[in-house]
Amino acid sequence: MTDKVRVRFAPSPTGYLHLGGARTALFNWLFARKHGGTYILRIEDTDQQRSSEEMVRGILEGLHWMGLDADEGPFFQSSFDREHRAAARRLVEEGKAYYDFTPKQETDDRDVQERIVDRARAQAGKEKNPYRDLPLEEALQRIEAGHQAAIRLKVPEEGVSRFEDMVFGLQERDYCDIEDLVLIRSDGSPLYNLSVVVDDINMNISHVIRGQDHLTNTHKQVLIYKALGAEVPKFGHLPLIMAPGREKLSKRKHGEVVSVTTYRDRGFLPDALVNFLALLGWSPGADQEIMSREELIEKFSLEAVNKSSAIFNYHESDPQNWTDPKALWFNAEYLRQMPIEELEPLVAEQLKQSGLWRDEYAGERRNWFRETIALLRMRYRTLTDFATLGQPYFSDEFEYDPSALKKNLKDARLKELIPGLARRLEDLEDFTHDATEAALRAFSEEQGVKAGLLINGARTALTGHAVGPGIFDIMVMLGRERTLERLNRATDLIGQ
RNA sequence: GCCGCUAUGGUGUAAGUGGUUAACACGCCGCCCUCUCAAGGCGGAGAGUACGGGUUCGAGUCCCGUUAGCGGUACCA
Repeated sequence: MTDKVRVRFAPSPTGYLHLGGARTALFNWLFARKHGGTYILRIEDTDQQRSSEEMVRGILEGLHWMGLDADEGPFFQSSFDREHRAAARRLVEEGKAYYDFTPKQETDDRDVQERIVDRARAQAGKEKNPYRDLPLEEALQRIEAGHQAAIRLKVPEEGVSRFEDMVFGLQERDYCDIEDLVLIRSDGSPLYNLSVVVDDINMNISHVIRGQDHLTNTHKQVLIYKALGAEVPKFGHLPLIMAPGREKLSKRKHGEVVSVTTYRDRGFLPDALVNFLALLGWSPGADQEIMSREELIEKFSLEAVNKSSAIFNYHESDPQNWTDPKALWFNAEYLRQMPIEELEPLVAEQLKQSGLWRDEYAGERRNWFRETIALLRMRYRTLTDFATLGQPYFSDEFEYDPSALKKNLKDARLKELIPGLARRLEDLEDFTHDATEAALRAFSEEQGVKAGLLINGARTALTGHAVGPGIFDIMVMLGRERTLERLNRATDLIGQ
């Protein structure tokens, strides 16, 4: 018995780490940090059929990327198999559980839900299990004789189960609504409810923070704790995260948009995702939304977690908003506000991945590299934008956006004006923001055209885009040589 | 079917123990800035708090019912 906070995140490796799991991990982590406790990772791999090592790796990777590495673990539930069986055996010996010789029901191919409903209807009269009161000696004889039996917990026949949930408050459930649950299958393998409880006891878990999908089954687990004579931990259940339309957010149906690794691969900053996730189902109660980890830790409390499920609002049909717009906003905000020195290596990594990196960006052109990042980040939302939208700034090879050409380089006058502008720029003494601006404006005045015609034309000629940073910033950034080269190169594109 | 949980604008959330025209953020629209796009500034539309009953001088806030969604109900986790 300790006062020390010990929490755990216990994913089952039957799929990748999804946003719901990530948030559960995050809340456990925040709670542990807040109370100076320990955050443990336990992989619940008892379903050997559906679990895979690859999934374990994915989960570990995702958690690491989010900065949620465990203080202890990862432990693997399957390695505690002996403890689980021993616990069940003890309960049988103490008369708190019993052998059930009822033959295992054939698993038919009907939908699980259907089967459950049918079974419930059939049991409406609910006689109690005939083996519940079979004397232990007799049961053991049968086992000896080679009969197979599952082990079920004896649930009290009357009364109500109660526990105080830190999020949902007082929970009550009649014992008569809980059937004697199976602890050990007739093949000897332990079942989930038993395994978690035994593990949580052995790991000295003080607070169980997990998804709301476990809320009603918690009564069963409390029963197991008590039967085992262990102290019951505190529980805090988290509202579920739903897909638009209030349907369950599932890996199967919603695909990669719910996978944490997708966010890493598509250029999210871990802190931004963490900040977004923290506010899904929790609020510090004030207006502040952008919060560092330290602030999150300081302000976090389970009691402030709300009870209704949150909708993760992504739009499948809109590639611009492939995930929740607010998540993208958070990311853009972090991109803009973070210290440039921290952003620099991340952008470098992006460029390396897409073959745009040059060693000089870390050497003689380091200042240039930083300034360029500073210029671009104001209008980007993800790290990957630096390698896609940013290509013209880091490489001489880039594509001209057809609609940009049409919009900014269709005026035939530009055929003369752009090369003319190039000549003016060539003659400049200093190739600075102000000097290039003065030159361009003087030139446009002389030619009797609006500066905007030259400016927008130049932007498309220089970057292939219709939108982007201020034109004189672009020129200075590219430098005189490349500016002239690109302006001249673009003349062929004018007209059409 | 049975048991349980939840219900504030499109989305995420606020609104200590019931007390003024329900607040903030994202998104959307408009204006300003301006060479475009962002960023920034300003403004706007959008909920009368799922619905119906109560209790109360007064309810988003308490009670009951209904509905909907979700969860559980399995020798799944």
